[in-house]
Amino acid sequence: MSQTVDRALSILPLLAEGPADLGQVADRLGVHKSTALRLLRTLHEHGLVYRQSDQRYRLGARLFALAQEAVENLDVREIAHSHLVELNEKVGHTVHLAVYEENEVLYIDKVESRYPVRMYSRIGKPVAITVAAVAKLLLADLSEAERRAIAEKLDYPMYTARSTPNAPAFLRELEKVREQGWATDLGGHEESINCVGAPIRGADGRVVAAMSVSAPNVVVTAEELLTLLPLVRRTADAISRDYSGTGSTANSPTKEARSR
Amino acid sequence: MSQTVDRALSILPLLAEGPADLGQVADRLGVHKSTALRLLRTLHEHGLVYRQSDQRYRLGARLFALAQEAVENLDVREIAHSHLVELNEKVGHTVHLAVYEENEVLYIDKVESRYPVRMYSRIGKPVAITVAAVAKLLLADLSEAERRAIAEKLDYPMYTARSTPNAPAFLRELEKVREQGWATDLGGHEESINCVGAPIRGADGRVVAAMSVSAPNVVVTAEELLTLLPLVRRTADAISRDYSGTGSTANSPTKEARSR
DNA sequence: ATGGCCGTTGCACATATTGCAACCGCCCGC
DNA sequence: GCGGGCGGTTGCAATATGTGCAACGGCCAT
Repeated sequence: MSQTVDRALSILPLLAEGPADLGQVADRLGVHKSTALRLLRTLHEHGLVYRQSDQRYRLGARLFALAQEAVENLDVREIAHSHLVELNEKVGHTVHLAVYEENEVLYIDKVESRYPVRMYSRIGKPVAITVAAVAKLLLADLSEAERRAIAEKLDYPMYTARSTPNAPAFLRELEKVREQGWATDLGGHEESINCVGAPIRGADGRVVAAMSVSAPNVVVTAEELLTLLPLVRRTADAISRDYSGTGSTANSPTKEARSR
Repeated sequence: MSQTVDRALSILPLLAEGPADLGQVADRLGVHKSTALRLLRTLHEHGLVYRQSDQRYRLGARLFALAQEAVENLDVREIAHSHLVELNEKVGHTVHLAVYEENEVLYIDKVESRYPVRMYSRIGKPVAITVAAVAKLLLADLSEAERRAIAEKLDYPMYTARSTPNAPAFLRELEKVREQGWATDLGGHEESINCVGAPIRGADGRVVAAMSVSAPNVVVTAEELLTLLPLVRRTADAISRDYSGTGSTANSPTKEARSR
C-alpha cells in the first residue's frame, strides 16, 4: 500500500540473509543507490539496521528489543509459563508452546529437556507446519474452509518417511486431531523424535495456543511417551482454565471469523 | 530522512507497549487515521504487525523470525556457544555473552544455570550498562574519547548502594577494567548477584564481545565466584582463539576506527 | 429504531520521494 | 606517485506518491 515503506521493509528480510552493502541492497530492491541509501538511513535511525565497521549493513539491535517486548505482551505465554516449567520438572523432556498467526505456527516458549540430547528449535522460528503436533492442533481448530485453503497452499517436505505427504493426508490428520483433542508427531520431523501435544483454549472454546512434550526415542519409546498424554492434557487444561479466568480477550484468535 | 518510513517505523515501538487500535496509533503519530491505516497495512503485509481478532494491532510474528535470523548471523555467537555451554556445565551458573552496538550493550546468548529456561529471554532488554561486567568490558576497549563521550551521556541509576554513581567513577572503573583485562559486578545491579567477566578479542586485539558468569550470593559468595576467574578467562581466550582462527572479519568492530 | 463511534474508501492537492548526474574519497594497479 | 575505477554521498528538478479531507458504512449501545 505504501511504496516507500514497502521498499524499506523489504530490506529487512534481505539483510536477514546476511550483511550487505549499499549496492547489493539497491540492486535487490531494484532502486537507485541513492534511494536505497535514504531508506537504509531511516532504518538506521530507528535502530533496525546497523552499520558495521566495513560499512556494510546488518540487522540492528532494536529488532531484538522489539521482538522481546512483543513476546512479553502475549499473555497466554505468561500464564502458561509456570505450568510448562512444572511439567518439564515432572517429565524431564522439552516442552514447547506455540501459537498460530497468519499462516504460520511459531514457538513462543520452550523449556529445555534436562537430558543432554536437545532438539533444535528456536523461539520465533516458524514450525514445521505439516508435521509438528502443535501445528496440527492449531490448524485443526480452524474452520473447514480455512483448513482447506491453507492445506492447499502448503508445501509437504518429506523430512522423514513418516512426514505428512500431501494436502489430503494433512486434512485427514487435522480431522482426526480435531476429534480426539490431542495430537502427536511420531518421527515426522526428525526420525528419532516423537511429540505429544494438547490444545489450550480460550473462554469461548477456541484454540489459542498449543503445547507439546518432545523426546528422542533413544530416551523413551513412542509408547512410553504416549503414557504422558493424560498429564499433558491436564496441563493444557489447567492453562486453559487460567487463561479463561483472566478473561483477557486481548490476544490470539478469539472470535469466530478472521478476515484473512 | 524519509518521512513515510519514519512514521511507519515509529509505530513499532508504540505497539511494543501493547496492542493499540487505529485511532490511538493515528493520534500518537500525529497523522490522520487514513494515513495511519495505510502505514499499518503496509507493516501488516510484511508481517511486522498483526491484527488481532478485536481489530487492534500488535507486533507480528515476522519480527521474531527476523530477530532470530539476525542473531544467527553473528558469528561470534556461533563460535562462542559451545564454549559457553561447556563452562556452564563446569560451574553451573548462568553464563552470558554480550556485544556492544550503537551506545548499547546487548546480550546475544545466555546459558541458564539450573533449569535451562528459554534462551534469549533478555536479549534486547536494555543492559544495565553502567554496572554490568560485560558492559564494562566492552566499553573499556573503546578509545578514551569515545568512553568519555558515552560516559557523559549515560544515566547512573542507583540500583543498589554499590552501583556506579556517576561518570567519573564509571570512567575510573573502565580504566581499571582496561588494565586488568577482566571485570566484575559485585551486587551493583541486584544486591544479591555477583558476576565475573572476561573479554573476547578478534585477531587485531579489539574486544568483539564479552562473557560473564553470574551467581546469587546465596549460592556462592563473591570470593568463591572470583576463584572462577581463571577459568572464565581461559574460556574467553579459547573463544578468542577460535574466533580469530576463522578470520571472518564479517561482524562486529574489527578495524581500529569506527566513524561514530 | 437511532445516534455515535471507528474503520474504510475515493479523490484532489501538494508534498515528499525518486532517479539522475556530478562529486568525493579510497583503494588498487600500473 | 599517479590515474582509473569503485562505492558511497549530495543537490536538484520532475513527478509519482503519500496525505488530509469528507463522505460512507457497519456495529454497538442507548
